[in-house]
Amino acid sequence: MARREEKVAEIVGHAWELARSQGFQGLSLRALATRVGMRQPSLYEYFASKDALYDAMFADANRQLLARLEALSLPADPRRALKSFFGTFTQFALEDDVRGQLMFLRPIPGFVPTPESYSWAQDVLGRAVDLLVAAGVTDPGDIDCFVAMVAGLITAQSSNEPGGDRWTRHLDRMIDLHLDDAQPRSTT
Amino acid sequence: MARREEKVAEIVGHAWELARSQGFQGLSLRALATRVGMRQPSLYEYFASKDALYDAMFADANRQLLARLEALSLPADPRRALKSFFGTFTQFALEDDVRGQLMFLRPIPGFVPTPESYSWAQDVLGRAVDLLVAAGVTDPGDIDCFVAMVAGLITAQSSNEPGGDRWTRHLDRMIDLHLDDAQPRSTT
DNA sequence: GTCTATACATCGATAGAC
DNA sequence: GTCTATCGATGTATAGAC
Repeated sequence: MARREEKVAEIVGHAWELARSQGFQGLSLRALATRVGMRQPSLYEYFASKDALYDAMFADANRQLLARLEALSLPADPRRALKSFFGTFTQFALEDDVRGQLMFLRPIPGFVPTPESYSWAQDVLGRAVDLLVAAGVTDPGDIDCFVAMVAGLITAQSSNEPGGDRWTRHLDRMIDLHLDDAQPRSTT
Repeated sequence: MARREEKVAEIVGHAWELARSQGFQGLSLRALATRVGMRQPSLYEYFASKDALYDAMFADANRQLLARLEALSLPADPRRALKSFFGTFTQFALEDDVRGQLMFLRPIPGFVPTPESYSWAQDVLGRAVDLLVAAGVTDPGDIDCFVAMVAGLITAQSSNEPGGDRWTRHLDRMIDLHLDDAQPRSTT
């Protein structure tokens, strides 16, 4: 019976709406229950704790991102593929503030994703690493720097000028910069 | 009479200790008052609200950083000066988790520094920009990318491997990469 | 300037009837 | 599975005696 899963998905959807309008701070079980149309204790029928709700949201966000990335038809050229992949990644991270925060920062004190939920995030990272290797970035240090660079642009954009492109417009140029830098060392 | 300032500084010091051991979440006025040796309502003699306490901590952290940076005797060579400056900056940001979070992230929902406190942070950024310009990085976009790169390394290090150097060890190399990239365009 | 006492709100979570 | 009722804790902030 999928009735339960549907209800869980519905609750998570309302939780996102609430978090978007009030922040994670305003995401109380009472407010959530009211929005869903039930009483606060009834939520415990679907989530054993508030952290379990957060965990479901975290997994949901990462599944969304994975679906978005899998829907891409990547160019054969590794460099263009990387730009498409991380361009989509960046757009996804920035188009929804609270979702991006939950995925990439730690906006909720004390909450740590379960390994099950975190595996979705690792899946995304794995695809990124595959593309980087295909583009000639094989050194682990170079991969770390590349990922940190993208995260740096996203974080700066999100916290200083949400909705703008002051930082993200440099993404392709920064990708080229990192690829050119890593290339000589990998092709020996 | 500086009695009052001394007491304020003492309270802020205890607040840092408490935040370090319990996180910002555990920084309650009750716990802080207990640690200081007074009752919770007495704190209102020194801070009009809890946000005022946060603001004092924010200003304190930025003043600490500014003092650390001003104590540096920077090399004459702009490139070496940049590495010294941002190396110190990075070390400062990472040597105290909660302090770095308060300065560079938004760990406290709803708290926004007052303009007076924020001016200290702008002072730090101003010095960084001066050094970048002296090193030939004059394009605002290049400056944005450079700052985002440093922040990206710090954030990755802090959130994935606090205490280590998996990301920060690439700082000098990344600085060279960005400087070499910006140079041709600035010297025409 | 520090205290006691307390107001007042909000929260997550549980017990138990239905 | 949903409800009412409530527990127990925490939080900021204020009133007023001393």
